[in-house]
Amino acid sequence: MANDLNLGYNSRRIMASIRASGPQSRADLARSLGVNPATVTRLTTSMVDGGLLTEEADPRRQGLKGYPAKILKIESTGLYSAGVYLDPDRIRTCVINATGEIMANDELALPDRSFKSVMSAAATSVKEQINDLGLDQNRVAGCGVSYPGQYTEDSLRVQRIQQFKDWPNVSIEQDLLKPYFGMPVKHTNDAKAACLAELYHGVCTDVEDFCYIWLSYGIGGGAVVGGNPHLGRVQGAGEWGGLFPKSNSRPSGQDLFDTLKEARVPIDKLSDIGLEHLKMPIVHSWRERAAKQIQWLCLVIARTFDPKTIVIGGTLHPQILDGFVDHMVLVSVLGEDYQHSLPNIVRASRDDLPELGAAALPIHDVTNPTAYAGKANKGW
Amino acid sequence: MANDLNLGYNSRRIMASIRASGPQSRADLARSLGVNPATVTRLTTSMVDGGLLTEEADPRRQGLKGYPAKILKIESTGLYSAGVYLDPDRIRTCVINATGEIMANDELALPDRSFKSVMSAAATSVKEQINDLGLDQNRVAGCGVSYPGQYTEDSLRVQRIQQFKDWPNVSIEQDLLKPYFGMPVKHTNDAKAACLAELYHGVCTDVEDFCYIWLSYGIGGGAVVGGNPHLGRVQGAGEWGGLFPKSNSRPSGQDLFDTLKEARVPIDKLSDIGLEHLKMPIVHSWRERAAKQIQWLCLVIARTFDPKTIVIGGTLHPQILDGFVDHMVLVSVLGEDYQHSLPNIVRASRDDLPELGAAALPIHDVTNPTAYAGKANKGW
DNA sequence: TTATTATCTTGCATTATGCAAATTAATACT
DNA sequence: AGTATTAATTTGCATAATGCAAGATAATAA
Repeated sequence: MANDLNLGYNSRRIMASIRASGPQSRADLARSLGVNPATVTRLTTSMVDGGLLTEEADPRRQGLKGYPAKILKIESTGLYSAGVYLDPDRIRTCVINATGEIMANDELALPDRSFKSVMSAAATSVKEQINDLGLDQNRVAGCGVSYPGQYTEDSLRVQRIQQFKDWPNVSIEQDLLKPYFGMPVKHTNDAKAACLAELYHGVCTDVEDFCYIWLSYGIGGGAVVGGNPHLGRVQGAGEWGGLFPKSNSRPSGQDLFDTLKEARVPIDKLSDIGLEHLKMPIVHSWRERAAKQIQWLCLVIARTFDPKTIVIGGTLHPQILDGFVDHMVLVSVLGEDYQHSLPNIVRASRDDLPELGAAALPIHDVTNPTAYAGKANKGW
Repeated sequence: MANDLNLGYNSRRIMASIRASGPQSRADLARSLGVNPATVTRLTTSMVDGGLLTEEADPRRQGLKGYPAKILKIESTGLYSAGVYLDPDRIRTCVINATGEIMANDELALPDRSFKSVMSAAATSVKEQINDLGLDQNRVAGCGVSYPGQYTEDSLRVQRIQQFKDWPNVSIEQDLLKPYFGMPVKHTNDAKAACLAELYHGVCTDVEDFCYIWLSYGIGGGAVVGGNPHLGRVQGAGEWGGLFPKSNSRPSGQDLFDTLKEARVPIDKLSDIGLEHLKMPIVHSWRERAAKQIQWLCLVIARTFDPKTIVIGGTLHPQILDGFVDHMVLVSVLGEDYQHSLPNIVRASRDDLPELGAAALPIHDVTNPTAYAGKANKGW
């Protein structure tokens, strides 16, 4: 249960700095974090001994004077985490290592829709993988669970997702999940999990402030402020979908699906959409219209969060998502009064695997400085 | 220059807790901050000795068993700060104490529009007030400067404000202001200053996440995330004005002003609008339309930041601002897909005095935990 | 071979904190 | 009135994280 692993504030800052800026020498860390080199030495030797970091020669410092720096990088085997994604009609699980590589994964059919069955199945799968990999349970930070869905206001329960229909007492405030998994469990929706995956293992590892636009059947998303997921009052931050009333056409997968259905195109689910559909005029015009809506959303995001980067991802066909990004780069202006250059608008590093983001949740908890619950000194 | 005042992390947490939750006993502080009572004792005696806090009997604990708690409150004379507001055609300055009371203020005509003249005049006024009040310079946290305007992207200079036209080299990254004031200087625009004033001395002292809608000639605003102003990539966070293209009608003072002008109502500036104008049909319909636009903006804010509170303030006529809040309470729904109760939508505590918010900037710097630059320990 | 340089490490002092016991000042009970 | 109970606060002592300064190390430069 990773109980041994209790990183102090500055150790977490070291982890975050290496994750964000890449492998660094102790001297670099001391300079960038503003702490004494001696402190970095002590903390990092601890972390190297603990298996969280490894040391290697610095290739960049060839031919320079002075003691050759040894650079520190994150040791992939130092920490593991499990992730569960409750897809609308199956369960996907995985185990990742500290560098975000997927060590094992699995896909299960839903046994039935009860909380108990779903969680038991997921937990069994996860425990099996941990066992098969022969992992020390102490190295497993925990398990993250993600699902498509938003939150109700009343005691912040999950709403609008099939599996959760009969979960009337699953308040996110209580911890009903831990008993199933026997390790710390965190959960969030698919969009916010995907967002976290980009922060930890994707295109935003070095970005303090970014927003994620998640396009699946619905429209979701998330925001990272100061290196931390910003959730909001009712976990509704970054739920951009609400900006496109459902009664109108909107840039969502469901909307595209409905459009195709109306044109009598024989598809059953979003993933049925293939290259042959993308060429159809009806899809073409849908994409053009949706791209303009995404452009407008980017303007809204720029005017509210003013992030450094906006990431576009989801389970829509990759070429459609690519097209949205291309459109943004092409228009090169967000709106008539927007005087700045565009924020960095990029494609997500991966569109599937919300379980990867789920797995990042426990790692965030044990390695992120802002998640540190301890105390501080110095400064009088 | 308040160089002595270097509060540690937990001392800052104590300041923040008292500011947010009001006067508290040491035991309460220990419980809510999760630190040992002994630690609170030591830190607070230090702070009481240093004049930052005072102790008094707790009236609420009458009749209860046990050692009677002494409650700690912020000592108004413990800390001072200066604020400057560069109104489009005058300079307003003030000195506030630790509880946000205005100890002195002044209003100057602009000598001329050069950077040097404006800053010299402002600094002289501020220094004079500090002198006249007989304040110990060590108790003055610094000086904050605010102004109506946004930022350019190129090296983050100030744009779109008369006084700044000839300030081509005033990058906010450099510190060109300190020499004039002889103390730490911070600056920001009027909207974000007003936002900070609400956090420190207004209606959001106990709100971690809120957004501010500032309605003056233009539309500005700000966002506080986790008790900290969120600025964004180009200081553009919360610049809602960009969501209402200037070519269309928009809920800004300039728009109302133009509307009245077009109807040949003889006014020269925003503050000329009085009760007699509010009754006019043309103003009535403007208000109705603008209220709907504000409602939409609140939906956008709810879907992006999902804050606990949205504050509406500015230099528009108070009754117009009141009307916007009333409208929101009345409609009791933000948009068709918004399933939650409204965030708390409230009027700003004061609409004038962006110099008050400016003055809060240096106080934030020396008392806020998140602004603490020191190191941390504990936790292995 | 020696000087220079930058990184890293070690010994020692300092500081912030936690823990546990002691102190204090109130009410409750007999 | 006197004792017990209670909760806040304080004090003594141990511990943990850090900074500082001096030293060790391993490279290049002269």
